[in-house]
Amino acid sequence: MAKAPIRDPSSSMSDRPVRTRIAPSPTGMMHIGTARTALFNWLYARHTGGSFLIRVEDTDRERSTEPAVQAIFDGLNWLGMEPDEPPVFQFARADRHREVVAELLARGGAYRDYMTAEELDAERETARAAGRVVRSPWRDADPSTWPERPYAVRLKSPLAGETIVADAIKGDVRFQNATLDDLILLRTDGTPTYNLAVVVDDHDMGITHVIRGDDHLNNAARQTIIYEAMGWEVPVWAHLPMIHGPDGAKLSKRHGAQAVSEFDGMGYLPETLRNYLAKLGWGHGDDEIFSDAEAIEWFDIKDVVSAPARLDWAKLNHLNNHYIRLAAPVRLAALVARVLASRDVALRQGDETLIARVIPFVRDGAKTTLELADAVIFALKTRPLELSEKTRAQLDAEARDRFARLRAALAQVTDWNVPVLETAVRAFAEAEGIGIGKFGQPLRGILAGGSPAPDLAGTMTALGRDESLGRLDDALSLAT
RNA sequence: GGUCCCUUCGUCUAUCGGUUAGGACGUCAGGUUUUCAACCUGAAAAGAGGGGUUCGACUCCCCUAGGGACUGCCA
Repeated sequence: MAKAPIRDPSSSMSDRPVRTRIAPSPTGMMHIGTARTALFNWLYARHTGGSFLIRVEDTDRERSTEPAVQAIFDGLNWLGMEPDEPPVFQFARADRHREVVAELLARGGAYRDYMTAEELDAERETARAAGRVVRSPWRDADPSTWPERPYAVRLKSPLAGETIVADAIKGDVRFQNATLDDLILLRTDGTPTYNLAVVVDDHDMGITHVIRGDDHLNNAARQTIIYEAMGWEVPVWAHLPMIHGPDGAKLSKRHGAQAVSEFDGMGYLPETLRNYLAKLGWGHGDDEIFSDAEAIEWFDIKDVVSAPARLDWAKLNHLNNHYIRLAAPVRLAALVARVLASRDVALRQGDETLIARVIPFVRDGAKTTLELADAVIFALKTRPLELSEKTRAQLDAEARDRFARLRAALAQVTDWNVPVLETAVRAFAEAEGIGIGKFGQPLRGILAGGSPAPDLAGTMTALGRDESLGRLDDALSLAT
C-alpha cells in the first residue's frame, strides 16, 4: 500500500557508465528466479549502453560445486545473455576481502569479537527475548586489550540514527540503526563472509546498479554501512520481488520446474522465457509480446513492479506457441530431433530435413517442442504404415473403390501444394456427392497411420506427392 | 518475538485524484471444422477490510488482516 517516493536512480551514479551484474552462488541448478534477475540486469545494461557482468559467489566451499558453476554458464548461454567481461570468482578474491577488513579494523569501523559459539547462542536467546538485536560485549573493548586467540571480525554499525536504502523499485526504505546487528565480516577461521564480499566485489567491479532479489533488501542496509565505513560510493539499489509458484508459495520442485535447464527440457524456447520473464514484474503498457530490441529500448528499473509474481504455465505455453510459430523450421527441426533422440526414436539420414519441411504444417498447435515432436511423427513413419483397427474397419469395398478413384484424381495433381490439394479434395467430394466428413477420417488414417496430423491438404503436402500416393496404394493393396 | 517488503479480474498487469477500472493468458458460450490444436466472435470476471484527507479516491495518510523475506561465523 504505502508507496514511498522513488528516488531518481541517476542521482550520483549517473556520470559513471552503468555496470550491472548477476551474482549467483553455484550450489545447485540455475533457478528461474536467478534467470529473471539476470534478465533485468542484462536489459538495463543494454538499455543504458552499459556492461552486464557475472560474479560467481563460491565462498561457501561446502556447497559450491563445479557442475553448478557450469549450469550457470550454460543457463545464461541458453538464454542468450552473455556477460561482457570474464566471470569473477569470489573465493579467489579472499585476500582482497581480508585486506578491506584490515583497513576497517584500522579505522575503527570493525572490531574483533571473541565470543564463543555458546556465548553467542546465549546472547541470541536473551536478545530475542528482550526484543533487541544481538550485541557482542567486545564491541567497545579497547583494541589494546584484544587477546591473542581466535576471533571473528564484526562491523561496528552505528547504534543510533537511521540508514536509508534508496531503492529504485521500493522507494526509500528506512532502517533504525538500533535494529541492525553487527555483521560478521571475517569468520573465526579467517574466511570472509558473503555480506562483506559482495560489497568489496561490487565496489571493485565498479558496479553502479545492484539489481537483485528482494530477499536481500534487509542486507542492503547493513551493506550500506560497510560502504560508508569505507568511504565508498553506494550503488543504486533495485530489489526485485520474487517469483512464486502458481499457488503463491515460494517456487519449489512441486510447481513443476525451477531450473532453467528444466524449461529447456520441457520444450520452451529461450526467447519465450525472455519475453515471459520480462513480463513477470515489469511491463510496457499493454504490450504482451515484444522483441529483445523492444524490451531493451523500453526497459527501465523504475517500471519494475514491487509485488511478487506467480508463475503461470498457461501463459507461458501461449507465448511459447507464439515463438514456435515464428522460429525458423531448421532450428526447430534440430530441437525436435533432440527430443526424438531422447525418446530413443531412431532418425534416418535426411529425417531432420524432412522434419523441417513438415514443421510449417504442424507448428500452429504446438505449445512446446515436445508437442512439436509428437506432431511430426506421422511423417517419419515408413511404408507400409500400420493402420489402426478403426481405419481398417472403415475400408470396406465401397470405401476402397472410392479411395481408388481419389487416388486417380490425386495422381492428376501436378502442383502438389495446399491450395491445389484442398481444391482437389473438395472437388472430389463434390463429384462423389458426399461430404468430406464421409471419407476424411479414414483418409487421415491411411495417410498418418493413427498419429496426429494436420488437415488433409497439409498432411499430403507435408508428405509429398510420392509418399502420399504410396501410402494410399499401400492401403488399397491391403488384403481384406 | 523483532525488522523490512507486498496486497486491482483465477493469473500477469494498465491506471500515476475525476475512466462504463483497460489489455493479455485462462475460463465459459457461439462460429469454423476432415482428428487435436490453431483461428474468429462474444461473455463472465478485480481495487483485502476499516478509518481518514479531499468537491472527488484504486490512486495520498493511518490502522487491521493476509502473504513474503530477513533475523546464520549460508549465500
